[in-house]
Amino acid sequence: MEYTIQKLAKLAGVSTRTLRYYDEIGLLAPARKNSAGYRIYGREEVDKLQQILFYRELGMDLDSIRKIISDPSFDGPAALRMHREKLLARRRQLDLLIINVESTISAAEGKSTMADNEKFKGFKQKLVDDNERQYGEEIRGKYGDDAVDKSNAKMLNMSEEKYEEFRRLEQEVLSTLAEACKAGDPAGELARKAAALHKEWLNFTWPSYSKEVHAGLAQMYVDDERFAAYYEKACEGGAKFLRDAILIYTGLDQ
Amino acid sequence: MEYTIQKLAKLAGVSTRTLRYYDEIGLLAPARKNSAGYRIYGREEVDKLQQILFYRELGMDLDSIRKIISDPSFDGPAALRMHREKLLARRRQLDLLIINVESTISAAEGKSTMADNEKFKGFKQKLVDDNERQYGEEIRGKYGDDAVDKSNAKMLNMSEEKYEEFRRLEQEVLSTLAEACKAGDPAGELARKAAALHKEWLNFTWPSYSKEVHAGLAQMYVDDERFAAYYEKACEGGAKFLRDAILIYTGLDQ
DNA sequence: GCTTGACCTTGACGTTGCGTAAAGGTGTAA
DNA sequence: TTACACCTTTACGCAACGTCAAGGTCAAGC
Repeated sequence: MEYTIQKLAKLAGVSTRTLRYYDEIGLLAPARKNSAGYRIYGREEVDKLQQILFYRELGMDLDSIRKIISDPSFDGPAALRMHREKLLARRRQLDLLIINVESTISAAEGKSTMADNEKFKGFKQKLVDDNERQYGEEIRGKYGDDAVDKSNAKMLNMSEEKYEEFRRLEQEVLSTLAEACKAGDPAGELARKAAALHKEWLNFTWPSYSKEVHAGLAQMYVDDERFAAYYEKACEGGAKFLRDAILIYTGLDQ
Repeated sequence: MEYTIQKLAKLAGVSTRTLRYYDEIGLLAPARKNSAGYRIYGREEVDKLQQILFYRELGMDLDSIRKIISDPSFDGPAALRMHREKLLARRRQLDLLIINVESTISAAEGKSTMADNEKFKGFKQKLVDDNERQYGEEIRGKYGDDAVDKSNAKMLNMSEEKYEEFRRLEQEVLSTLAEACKAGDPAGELARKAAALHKEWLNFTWPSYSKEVHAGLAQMYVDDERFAAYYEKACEGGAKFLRDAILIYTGLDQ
């Protein structure tokens, strides 16, 4: 597929001026020019423009983008994974901002007060970067969970503190499950502890605990491969082990 | 509390140049200047700067910001609620971008291919704006649900199409519930339809359906005021009605 | 009192990433 | 052939600061 400058501009949602500018600074040249000097773009340029816009979206300046994508050792897939991480970091910053604006609203309604430094949470990119350095590795590859956690935290209007507690519990469930799994007995003390922690964790999101829901959720962890994969991280057969432990814990195993 | 220019800059995460510039263009003047001409900022300026940064974060130019916050009819709380909406819109755009980058990754891994126009999903602010105009009112006040839906969609790696279907079902559950509720009989045909639709909806997020989970979820809708409020939109006592309908539907009502 | 170093001031010019004419050539459908 | 929507290059403008430069101020320690 070949595109004239306006066709590509409309496709990508940028102006023709932008494309000419990118040509001018040597960031994105057209595949060729036709007899009248019209810029003609091809498939390769479409992909390159997509890359460029990804980086631009992250706030990178065009010169840096050019250096990166023209680097012979440029690793496309790795760059994409980095994109994803950066976008997730931005998402976390946005979450902070949203929490911030909600705090400000409730402060305005007289429900609470805000310290001066709280008023700027979420604006500070530095904080976000620090966060990324701190959690970057951990977050890699578990985006789904993180997104769900975050949204859950917001759904429940959790305070940041509570959310931290929630995250901590989640990790504790995983680590206890790993130990219990190693011990091997779903009726054992460690397994009971894992199930109890999972119940506590569940109470964060579902205030109306019932054995049936708890057991149903546990079964779901086994049946659905996405959840299974999550608990598989703790140990082999983690989801099944957790289900058995919860069934025994709730007394619904007969 | 009083701040010198650098203190405030550090607090808010901006440069001193930025604060001087804001003074220069009449956007944010200090409370006073001391004998040596130093800028001194007070509590009021801190709050105003927070407002300014909110607007700036949304991409508004400084001149528009000045006009807005210096407008005598400027409604602070309303502005904050608008902030929240805009941030949520940005969040949705980010979600699109993340879906986009993930699609690109899986396309690169050869798992699927991407059409050219798909490559620019998420970049097009216009699309987002259209969406906002379309759903803006609806979204107001139900952020929690929306966030959860979005994150669920991502968790399940739903295609956009599937997600649309998911949203449509959600609305259908609500409207059918409203009708059924008006009819008044939780054992009636309409109530059965609402319960069935809810089951279908549930299957989107929880592939391993069980009567117990379904009923447990229904009970949770009643017990938890946040969910209750959501179904209350359909009709008065909507959550209770839905629970009863589901209990009858699943045969777990004895 | 004096120095040092971290603060503060007001200019003033530079930069990035385009927007926006201006002045003119091209492609094609009626 | 006459619109009319495209395309070209050139060039100036702009927002929101960054970045010197050249100097005044304040608190602490000697």
